Order: sequence, then structure tokens, then C-alpha cells
Amino acid sequence: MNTASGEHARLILKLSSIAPLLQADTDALAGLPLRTRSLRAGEDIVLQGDSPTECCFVIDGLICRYILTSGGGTQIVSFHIPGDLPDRDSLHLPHLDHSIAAISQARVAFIPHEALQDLATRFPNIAVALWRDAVIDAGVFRQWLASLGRRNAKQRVAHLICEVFSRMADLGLADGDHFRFPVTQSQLGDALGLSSVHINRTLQELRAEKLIVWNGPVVTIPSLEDLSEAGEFDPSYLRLKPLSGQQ
Amino acid sequence: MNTASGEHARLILKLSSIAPLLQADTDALAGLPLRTRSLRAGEDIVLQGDSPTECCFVIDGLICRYILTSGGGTQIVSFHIPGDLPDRDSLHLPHLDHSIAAISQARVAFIPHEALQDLATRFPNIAVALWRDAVIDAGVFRQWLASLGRRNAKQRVAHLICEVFSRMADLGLADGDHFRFPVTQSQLGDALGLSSVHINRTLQELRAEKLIVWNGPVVTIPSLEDLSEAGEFDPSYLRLKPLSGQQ
DNA sequence: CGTCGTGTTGAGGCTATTCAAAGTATGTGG
DNA sequence: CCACATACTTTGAATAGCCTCAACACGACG
Repeated sequence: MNTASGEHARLILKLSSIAPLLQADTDALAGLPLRTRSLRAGEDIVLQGDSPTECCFVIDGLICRYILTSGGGTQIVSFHIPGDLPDRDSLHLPHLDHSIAAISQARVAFIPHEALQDLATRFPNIAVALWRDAVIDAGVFRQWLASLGRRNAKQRVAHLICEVFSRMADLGLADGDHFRFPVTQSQLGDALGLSSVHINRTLQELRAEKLIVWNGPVVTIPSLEDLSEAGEFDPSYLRLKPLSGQQ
Repeated sequence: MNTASGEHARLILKLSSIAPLLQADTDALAGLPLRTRSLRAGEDIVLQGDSPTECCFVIDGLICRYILTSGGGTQIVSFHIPGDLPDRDSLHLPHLDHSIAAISQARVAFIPHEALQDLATRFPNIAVALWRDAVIDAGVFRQWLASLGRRNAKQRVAHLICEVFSRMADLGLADGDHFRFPVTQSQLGDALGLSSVHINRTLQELRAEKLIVWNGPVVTIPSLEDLSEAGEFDPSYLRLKPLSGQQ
């Protein structure tokens, strides 16, 4: 009925990589109304406390979710790359407990809650894909908790770089040993619970040890093995098990 | 068909508080095979790396999930009270990225993955309840991240106490202004990314300011308002919005 | 009675912070 | 093409928060 545009194709690709979808499922997804929007770097998409009526789907660029503390601090709780649905949970939340913003220049598409909710109700496979997507998210949160709670600055940076690289490589968004990660050192600090000054010194150490090369927005990882060891990174938490008893 | 035992009733109560269930849904839940087990304090239930074939449901006592770092550190990533399904996500994970253990003496029930998966497939309302349960979990993770990343020791302790108290009060497990929270100071440190020594001093401060009273396993909160302010705690992230377009 | 787990206290040290300033792009308007 | 503004990185110095190590107190328990 509806020819899938590039955006629809990307969404279908993403969800079908999480849970197996049938023709009927992908057809339904292809018919979703999408409203695309371009964003400047730093622009907010949804604010803490909002009750959005749409879900945001990342087409291009880097997006983050963050929480403001009353002392004026910022805690970035996740980074989102093309294919992600940063506020998938807003389907169920009365008020967002966090804001969503574009880190770099970005392009996103908005999907009305109603439409997505409707699909999730009528197409169980789609609901399962969204649910399972949330499960991966939770695994990432747990690893971040382990970083902020029990890893030192060098390990935190190394772990984060490994995580983002792995997720990008998975979707074909990395180019060999390097990838675009256009964050400032201050944003890195806000993600890892450190000051920008300390991030700067930690990056210098990592560079001196040839564990990373950071050129503008491009990060190069000479040896993923070495960096993984430095950040005690084990990628298994990023992958789901194949569905049993379904398909 | 099957008369719901106390355990089944508790599970049904919990899930129906998250998403509306119909008679058919609750009947199906009442028929779930449950294997109960008693645990000593400190006993592990599932280990990091395991591939459990059952989900664990908390009937009584305090349970936690934790991650071990290679340096020997422990990061507790969540506490679980009666009614919780600590390893609900194991339905989708090939290998657990964390361990689960009993903090206090506890009683849990195990539900085979197969049976729960089957119910989720056949009864969409049950799948939605489980999914939404995962969404709350994620909100709690985000708040923990904000604590570990951007709040000081006193705020972290205050926030955690408020969170656990609120969750318990919600389920009728708190008694007025006090509740059972049988954690050691060392475990508190492992949850909040602090040393037990520093937890000890922080608790002394909070006691001196009459923000908490800690008597053995029982915590009393003289003024929830004051403690919430000290921990910049806002309970709204613990609650879901009512489902629209479904019932 | 000794042992173990837990809470408490002190001293010293390290990690990371804050404040401050200077250096380096990059862009903008005249 | 220069003057200027803005954003980000880098460096230094002083300080604070939290950690580690160590010791001791106390109750529970075999």
C-alpha cells in the first residue's frame, strides 16, 4: 500500500534486527506516519516533565537523554545513534523524567504515540521488538551504573568508547577502526560523572598509551582488544538471545 | 480452574497494578507453575553469565541485582521488594550481565521462562504489563545514574531511602513512617558507589540532622518532605500513566 | 570463650574538583 | 582580510570529597 521511504526502511531494519518480523508487520511499519525534523547541535527535542504525544526516531546524528539535578548538574544517561528510539519509553510514561537533545546536528522523525501504540496492539511481533529494545537499554544502564559506581576515570572513558563503537559497528555506522562521535569533553564529563578538566587529562593519558586517537569528531581505536581490556568491556550485554517458541 | 495460591495472588496484584488485566489474564496467571524456595541472607540466586530458564518472583525479603567488576568491586544496580520480578529481563537475555542475590532471608518463587513466554504471547495484556514493568525499572536506573554521577554522598543516601520507601509504601509494605530495609552499610556503599566508611559518616550526618532514624533493619523517616528535599527526590518517575486506547 | 560480621573512629593520601587563565579553532561581520 | 566573538581544549594551583588502612567496640552465635 505505502512504499517505504528511507526512514521507514531504517526503522524496519532496526526493529527486525531485534525481533523477527513478518511481512504483515513490516507492511504495517511502512505505513506509519513520519514527520521528519532537522535539528541544530545542542537543540532540545523534549524536556524533562513533558508529556510527549510522539516518539522520536533518530535518522542521522547523535542524540542524548539527560537529567538535570537541582544543583545545576547535568547527567547524560544515554547516547543514541541512527536507528534508535530515544523516547520509546514515553509511550508508557505520564511525564518524562529526562530531557532529550541533539548533541550534533541531527535529523529525526516523529511517530505519533497513537499510531505506534496501535501497531503494538495489533502486531504482537512489533510489541515484542519494542519491549526487547527496552531490555537492551536496561542492560546499557546497568553497565553505566557499574562505571559510575566502581570504575575509575580511565576505565569509564574506555568502556563508553567501546560501547558506542560496538553499537555503531553493529549497524554498519563505523568505518573500520574509527567512527564519528562528536561529543565535547564537557559532555563526556556529564555522561561519566566527571569534570571536563579531568576528562581532558584522562583523554591525554589514553592517547599517550595509544589506546585511542581523537581527531575532531572522529575517534579511532587502534586496538579494540586493548581498549576493551582497559575498560573491562564485554560486549555480550548488547545482544539479545534469539526468540524461542516464536517466529 | 486453578485456585490462586497466596503467591499467585501477589503476582496478579502486582501485574494488574501496572496494566489492567481481564479475567482471562488473571486466570492464566493463576495457572502458572510456581516453585517456591527459601533463601538465607547473602545467598546467590542467579550468577552473572548464567542463562536461567526460570524467572524469579520475590515473595518475601529483600533481593538485589549486582555486577562484579574485574578489580573486585561490587556494584549493586537494584533492590527488589516483594512483588518484583528481578530477572524479568532474563526472558530476553542470552546470558545475564549481572547476578541476583538475597540481601536478607527471603522467599522467592520460580516461574519457567517457557510458561511466562507462552502467557505473554497468548495474553497481550500480560505482555504489556511485563513491558511496562521494564519501563519503570529503566526510570529507576536513570535516577541511580543521576545519583552516582552528579549527587554527593548525602543526597545519594537520601534519594535511595526515599525511593525504596516510596516503592514499599505503594505496595502497603511500609508501616506509617518506617519500613524494613535490612542492608548493611557496606551494601549501601556498593549500591551508591561509596565506601562503607564514608557511608557510615554520611549516615551519622543524616541522623544528626534528624532526617533518618536507623534502628537495626528498620528505617524511620521523620519527615518525608525534608528527606526528599535533601535527596532531591521526586517520586513521579515511579508511576506509569494509565493505558489509553486499551483496557 | 573465641570468632565473625558489622558499626565506628582516626589518620593520611589520592582522585577528582573548582577556579582561573591561556591557547586553539572556527565562525561572523565589517 | 582583519577584528572580534564564541566554543572548546589545555594547563596550573589549591582544595574537597572520598578512599584506604588500621584499630577497636559490640553483639550474635557456635
